[in-house]
Order: sequence, then structure tokens, then C-alpha cells
Amino acid sequence: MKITRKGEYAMRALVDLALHYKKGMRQIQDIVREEDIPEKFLEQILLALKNAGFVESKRGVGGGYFLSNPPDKILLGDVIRLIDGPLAPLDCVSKTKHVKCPKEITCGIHSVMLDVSNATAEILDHVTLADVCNRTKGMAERRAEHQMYYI
Amino acid sequence: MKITRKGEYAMRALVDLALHYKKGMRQIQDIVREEDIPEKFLEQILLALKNAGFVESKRGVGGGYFLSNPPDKILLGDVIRLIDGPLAPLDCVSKTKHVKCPKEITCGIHSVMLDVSNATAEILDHVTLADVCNRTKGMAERRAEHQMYYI
DNA sequence: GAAATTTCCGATTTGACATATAGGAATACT
DNA sequence: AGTATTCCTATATGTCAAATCGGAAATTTC
Repeated sequence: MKITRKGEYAMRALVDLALHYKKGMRQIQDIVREEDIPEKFLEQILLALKNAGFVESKRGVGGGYFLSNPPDKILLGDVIRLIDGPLAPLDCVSKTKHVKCPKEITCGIHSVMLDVSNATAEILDHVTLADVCNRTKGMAERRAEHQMYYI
Repeated sequence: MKITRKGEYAMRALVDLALHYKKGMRQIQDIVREEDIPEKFLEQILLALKNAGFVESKRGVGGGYFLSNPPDKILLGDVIRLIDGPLAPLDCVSKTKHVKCPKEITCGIHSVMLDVSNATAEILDHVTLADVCNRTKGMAERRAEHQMYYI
């Protein structure tokens, strides 16, 4: 699995929406300003996220986007699968994308990559948007502490 | 990390060489026949593997390739890093490839991807070519048993 | 020492895909 | 009616994976 810009933008946008959960609409422009993402590109991404049910939207004046579900119900693994495809490092290992691999039957490499794939999924399917927000917060706080010591 | 064809071919070729370790030279043609890899492409790959010290070679009649070290001393992680680059799913997480990421300081996503990167490395830096060979063998045997039961 | 074999090496090609950008249609509010 | 905002499709662009080509260099064999 390689996470593309698109996938990274999708996660950043969703984290942004998570930080503003239940605080009203969030417009593309707001996210663009905050996250420094090309506007038209983000538009496409949010559309995909909407069609997949991660976010909802409202058009017109005062419109915008918001999360369909609470941040602690949205798994990073699902977001990445939607935008960047299977988590497996090799296509022939993926459960969703069925590509036959040569000599799969006796392929030890395949077996190792399955382990990697499972380890990755184990992490990404247990980390929610809320977790990401907390991590970010925690990192910022630790950083603030460090600064205090040096004053 | 996405493993490309090139990386897959490299691993398959090395496993092939591992299976013939200490049994003399192995020519490109032999590997091509066994593993079904485009010949000229494999040529490039073996050259890279040679320059990196994984294999040695000899030219001319009766020449060919062979592993520089025993199969149980070659880690899959090192092979993949050489051919396909850093194991991290995001470049800004990689330790080798230094790309600055926006707002890295407070980036929870970064932190999660670091976990993924470490989990991947933990696996691939402990699996050797010998392990892969054994896995392949084990899978083939289990398959043989199954067939026996059904006779 | 000529011929055959095999690796070595750089250049080029091809196609797919990531990364956007453009332009307007549809909808909702004031 | 007019403005703001999302929706949607098409197109451009650049990069890189994947492979091919043509010949140079080394080694063995006869």
C-alpha cells in the first residue's frame, strides 16, 4: 500500500471536519485555508467521501460539509481503502482486488506479504479519526511542555 | 509502501538463487524460465542487486549469478528498500528519504503512519530468504497432504 | 586468437496513473 | 433575481513503472 497525495488530503480533510464536529458546516474554502490543499482537487475528494457515506453536504449559502458519523466511528483503514485502494503491498495478496499471482500455491513471498497486510490492517482498522485528533493534541501538548522547560 | 513488479521480480529471483545456493552458477535464462520474468528487465534488476552486494556474478560461458551470502543472512526488508524504496507508506515518515511534511509537529496522521511503518519493518527485517524458502516448502507440503486425503 | 557465450550498461519507448485544472450545472439561501 | 456553494465531467500534465533495444566488455572454449 502506498498512500498518495489524494489519500493524505482525504485524511487531513476528515481530521479537519472531526475537529469541527457538531460545530456547524465547514466549507471547502475553510479546509483549503487550514490544510493547504488544492481547492479543485479537494472538491473531487470530498465528493468521493460523500458518495461513500463518510461525509454529508449542503449546497448554497451557508452550505458546506460535515461528518456523517462521530469521529470515533470512522476508521482510517476504511478511508484509505476508499481513496487509495487495498492495504496490501502486493495486489495478489489483497482480498478485495482479485488478481491471480503466478504460482500462488507455493509462494512464500505471498505468505510474508499477507502478514504485512494483516499487520497494517490491524493498525489502520483500529485507529479512528478521534484517535488521530487526540494524537495530534497530545503531540502539541508535549511540545508545549518542552518549550516551557526552556523558558 | 507499494511493492512494484520490479520488487517482486527481485525477490523471486533471489529466492530462486537461494534454492540453488552452493549448487553452482545460475544464469539469467534459467531464472527467466523458472520464474517467468521478462529477460531484459531481470537483467537490470540483477545488476542492481549485484551493485548493492546481494549477488555476485561471472561473465562468459558457464557464467551466471549466485548469492553473496547464505540465504539466512539476507533480509527481505533490505531487498525491498533497495528496489522499491522506503517501507513507509508516506514519504514524510521515512527515515531515509527526508521530505518535509506540512505541520509535521502536530500531525497525528504522521504518528499513525509511523506505527504502520514500524510494524512493516518489524516483519520484513526479520524474514530472510531462507524463511521464504521454508514457507514455500511448508505450503507445498500441506497442499500435498490435502491431496492425499482426497485420493 | 577467433568464436561463442554471458554479463554489463546506458538510452529509449510505452502506457498507466497521480495530480491536478477548467468550466459549467444544480441547488439553496437572502 | 442574485449570490454562494456544492456537484459533476472532461481535459491537461507530469511522473514513473515496466519493458525493450543495441551494443560493449569479459570469459571460456575450440
